[in-house]
Amino acid sequence: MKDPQWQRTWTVRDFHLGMTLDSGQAFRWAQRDAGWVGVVGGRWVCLRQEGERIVAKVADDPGDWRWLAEYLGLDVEWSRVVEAFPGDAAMRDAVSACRGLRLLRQDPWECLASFILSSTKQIVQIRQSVAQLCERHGKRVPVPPGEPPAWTFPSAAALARIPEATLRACRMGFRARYLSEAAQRVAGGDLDLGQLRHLPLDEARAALMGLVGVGRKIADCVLLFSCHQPRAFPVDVWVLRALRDGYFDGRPVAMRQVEAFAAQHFGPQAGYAQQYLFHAARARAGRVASGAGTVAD
DNA sequence: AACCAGGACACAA
DNA sequence: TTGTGTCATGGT
Repeated sequence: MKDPQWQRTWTVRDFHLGMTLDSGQAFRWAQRDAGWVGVVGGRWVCLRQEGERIVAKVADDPGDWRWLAEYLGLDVEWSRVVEAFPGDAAMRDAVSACRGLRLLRQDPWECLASFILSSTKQIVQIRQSVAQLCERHGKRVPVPPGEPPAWTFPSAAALARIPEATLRACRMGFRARYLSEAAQRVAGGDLDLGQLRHLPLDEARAALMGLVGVGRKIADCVLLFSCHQPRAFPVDVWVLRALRDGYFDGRPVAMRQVEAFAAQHFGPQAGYAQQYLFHAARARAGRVASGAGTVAD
């Protein structure tokens, strides 16, 4: 039934697959009995965790699997990341609540487009909008027999050709213009997303913020989740609350003030720290489907 | 049924 | 520089 050639197992430590895939950094993973199903690098993938092992199945020749190891960040040592965190109480609480939470290394265009769609939307709704965009404008990818169909995330070139009104129909409202213009600038070579990882953080951030509809928060999401910028620190309402409660004694704080504090307090792994604070805050509020999978440690 | 969401922007003071 | 209204939509 299963071709072992198209299956691969890695041994991991401190890796919580379910929490990672469902933590609001990527929007295409669906949990099924067999595991988490998504599309990475144009391939259908099913991931599941069994203790200290992650098992991946694909529907087509996977080549050397490096594309998936890179996506999952399997080369990252969690203990090294956590060592770099400040030792304050809020940070310790977040780490113990989110053991095994990782950052993915996503495709920059998919990440940018997804977060353009994210503004003032709940994570559930972002997933729906992205799913519809892929279903209507992506390309079908091979899936194993009996599996529901799957699509690639539509390329910038593909989206640049689609009328704004057509995009708008994918539940994206006023964000359709932002997505359309970003697609045109990326497809036209005006903005080279692949180069952002080689620029200093502030320059890469400024380049992204040159896009209409991309401010500081969305820019930092893209930089952190897809451009290897570990100090990027996106501040949404959840992180704002977490910082206010954990570091400002619950007093209201301005966004500028929070950003300045974060830049000097959280160190070289600030982006990872941010993801822990974000997820812990959402978990406390009951916004996270807990119990998905187990932690390997 | 209000309320809110991994915001950004134009505009006012 | 900081504050407020607007955009659009559907889940909870």
